[in-house]
Amino acid sequence: MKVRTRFAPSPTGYMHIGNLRTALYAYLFAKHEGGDFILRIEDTDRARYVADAVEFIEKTLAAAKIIPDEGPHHGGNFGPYVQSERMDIYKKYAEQLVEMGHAYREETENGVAIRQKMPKTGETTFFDVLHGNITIANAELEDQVLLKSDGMPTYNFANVIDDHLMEITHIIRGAEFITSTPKHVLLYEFFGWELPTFIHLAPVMGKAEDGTVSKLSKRHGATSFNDLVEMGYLPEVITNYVALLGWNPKTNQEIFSMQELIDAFSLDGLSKSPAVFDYNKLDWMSGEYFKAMTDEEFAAVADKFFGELNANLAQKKIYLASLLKSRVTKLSEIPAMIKFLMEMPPFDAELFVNKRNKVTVANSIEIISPAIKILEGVDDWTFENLSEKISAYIESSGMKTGTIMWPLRIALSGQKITPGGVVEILYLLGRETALERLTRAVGALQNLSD
RNA sequence: GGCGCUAUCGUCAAGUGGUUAAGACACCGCCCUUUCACGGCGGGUUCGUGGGUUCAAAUCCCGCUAGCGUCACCA
Repeated sequence: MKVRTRFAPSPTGYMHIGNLRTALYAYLFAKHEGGDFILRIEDTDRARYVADAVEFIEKTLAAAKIIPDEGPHHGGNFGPYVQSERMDIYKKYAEQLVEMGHAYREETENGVAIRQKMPKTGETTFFDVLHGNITIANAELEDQVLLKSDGMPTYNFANVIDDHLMEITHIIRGAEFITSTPKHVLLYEFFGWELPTFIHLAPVMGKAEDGTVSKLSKRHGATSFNDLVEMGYLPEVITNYVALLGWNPKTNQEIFSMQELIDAFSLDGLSKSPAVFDYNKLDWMSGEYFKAMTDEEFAAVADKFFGELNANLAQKKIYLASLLKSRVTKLSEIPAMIKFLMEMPPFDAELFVNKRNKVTVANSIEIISPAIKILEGVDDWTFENLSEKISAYIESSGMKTGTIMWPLRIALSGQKITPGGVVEILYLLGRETALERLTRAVGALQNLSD
């Protein structure tokens, strides 16, 4: 039988990382098995409906490269794929249950609801791939509502009807559904339907500043796929990282393309215990992706984080990208990293003083001044020429490289840390700006010592 | 509270009766170095707890504890 899995979100306009992971695993499993992945919208709660949420979900899945074979806008022979468009189907089955004596009508002030009649004794057992057999006493089960008084089905009813009708073979969903699964199983039994295979995933947790761990939520920072994209993590990094949060390939490989994930995915690599979302590891992985990119590729994804570049920098984008790509863990760090190129930070004499490199305010002047003379002689402002002149200067000065470079970097950038060394910054700034900054620094230092 | 699920370094985790208990991130130290980064080397009382079973337990069983989930006309 062909494997068919589904992702069945409610249209809330928000794609939580945990939901994304559930969708990913359902997709990976289906694709690994050569099966189908179905997107179904569970919009039976009219109070929670969010406009355009379906499009939002579809866009998010597309960005994550999780591509449904069937869905509201993906075609398929088992539609409609939106539950609010299937009301007559649920009504039919609910009434069938009433006739069979497994459900009953209930009059309320808002109308008529239909409730499932639970056995009072005995227990219900179902098999879960991760957890094995799970048994719950029927006495724990309430007579749950199947059809609400507004005619809409509840989740517990609709998902059973749809999973059966859509021929879903493997139900991959969050562990929060474990205790309601016996109700579903009873429904399958009432109808005489074959049971699908259940796989209940452990939740994704977040760690708060006080060290406590709880289900990933807003207080842990970004919690949705889209938040992370906005922070400058590549969609493929997010899926790669999330795939490994609760699943392991049994090898030491950590960087996976979507195709590699599909090839490697297996249910027995899934963890039963909750996993804590770790930004450190995400950052590391993100950096690995950037380092693996060409300068051009990095420049393309980084482009919108460059902001308004002046004419000089705009033509050096690729070069700038080459310096940045090995130092960035998420693209949103870029503006702060390159700001000094556009605008010199306020003068701070303290920065010139560096014990390790034996640099003081006084010798800074003596180091920078000759450099200005030398650089003024460079007409063809290329990286090679600049590198050659600076090297020659260091050699003739008899001083250590660090001693020369330190004050130059501070004078050029106003900061201790820069993307790239002095020569790189010299080149990026361009002749005019570089000389102007050096000259101005010497002036400021002299004022200080006078 | 009842019921259910879970429990290996700070985090992700391998491990399925006999291992020096992998690997990765993070952290710390050292080296390299033109800062940062990169790279290299090294480091850390890790199997929640108490009982069993066994020649032998991180691995199997039971209790306890803790965390999480669930008890809706939400999904």
